[in-house]
Amino acid sequence: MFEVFLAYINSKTKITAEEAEMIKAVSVIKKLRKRQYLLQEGDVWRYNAFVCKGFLRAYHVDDKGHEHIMNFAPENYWTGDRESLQNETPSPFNIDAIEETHVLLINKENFDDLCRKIPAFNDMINTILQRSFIASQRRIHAAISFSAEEKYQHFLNTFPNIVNRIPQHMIASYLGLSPETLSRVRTQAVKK
Amino acid sequence: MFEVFLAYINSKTKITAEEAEMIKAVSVIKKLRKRQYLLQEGDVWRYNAFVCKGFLRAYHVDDKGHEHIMNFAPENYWTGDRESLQNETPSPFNIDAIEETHVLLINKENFDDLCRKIPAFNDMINTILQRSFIASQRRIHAAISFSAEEKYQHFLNTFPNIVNRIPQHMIASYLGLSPETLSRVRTQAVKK
DNA sequence: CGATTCTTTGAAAACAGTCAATCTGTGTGG
DNA sequence: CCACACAGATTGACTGTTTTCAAAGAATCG
Repeated sequence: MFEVFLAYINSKTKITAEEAEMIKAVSVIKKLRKRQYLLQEGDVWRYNAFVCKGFLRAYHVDDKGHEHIMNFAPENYWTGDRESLQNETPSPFNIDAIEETHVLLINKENFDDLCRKIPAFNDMINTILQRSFIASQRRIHAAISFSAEEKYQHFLNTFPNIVNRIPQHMIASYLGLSPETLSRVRTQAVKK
Repeated sequence: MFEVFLAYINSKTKITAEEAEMIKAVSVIKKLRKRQYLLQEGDVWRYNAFVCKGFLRAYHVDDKGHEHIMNFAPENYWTGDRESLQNETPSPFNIDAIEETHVLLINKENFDDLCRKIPAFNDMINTILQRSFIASQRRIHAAISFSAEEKYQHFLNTFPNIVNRIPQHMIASYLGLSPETLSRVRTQAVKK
């Protein structure tokens, strides 16, 4: 499974075989069955996590027991809770597997070490952070500007490739809609 | 006005007098009157902008003419459109002054140069990016999870110091609510 | 003071959420 | 292999929230 991560890195930047070994030395593969947790609310998140295979979701459960999905993470995506990692505070989020999943974990100390010792790796991580930020800006825009139907259309355009791997009620949760509303939005859209 | 920026940098990291000079050499101060634009929709955004004094807002105007505020930027905040800056694409956003404002601008080439030549500056910028990302995650959470009233309360908690400098209809726009709804939410909250 | 911007209020309509029931497909254990 | 359980999707009726439109009050600024 490390090869998937290596291929990802090579698609973004160039590192030496030696550097690849350094990364491999601190990488841990964790396998998750469907519905298994990677992070549970209340725990401190201590890793950087790269999804090699499968599908994860990060979400919060509110007082009423409703789930609100913060992120989806299929292969070649990162997941975790940056705030908990940074401040070493208990996370309000859960992360679990939608499909059987293989994640690559690197703990904080080792990860920061890699960033310090491998400039190309550091640059790659910063570029990813930059991109993530831009993506989150787009999502904010959608969340405050769009109607239910527009949100769904925007989601389809943004993630055309993974839509069929996600149960609809989770898409609804990601968009801040009830599952029933999303269902109705879809049937109305078909009529047009 | 450069001193404000220098004080900001010194509060985050340590740089030499020489490095401070390098930064000063590429900094341009721009003064904006109330309602004056810093960026207009359709233009490419080419700077990093630090607010020394005053108050800016970044927003999008949709087909119906409704404004949706992406960000507020008072003193010691950054503003701009990262996506436009990164990809050199026309920005869908406008940025204008809510109050008379002094912004410090550094164009992309010079800024990247500073990041390369001054490691402490580069680290500072990455830390800020990290923080911005965390803040945007929180905002996404609020946008998809909260009711109108909760959104307003959350806003008050997050920005207690600047609330009274922003017209209410702009807060509504930032939260994805109509001005009328926010007005009603407020009067109801007073009753409790 | 007059003009403009901002906020509030009211009534109606549109929109989205809730609850409950039904329908569908999938997979598991007997 | 079938029956059953279970997760997911849909539908209907209802409730509640939010928007829209229009108008009237504040507040601010030149």
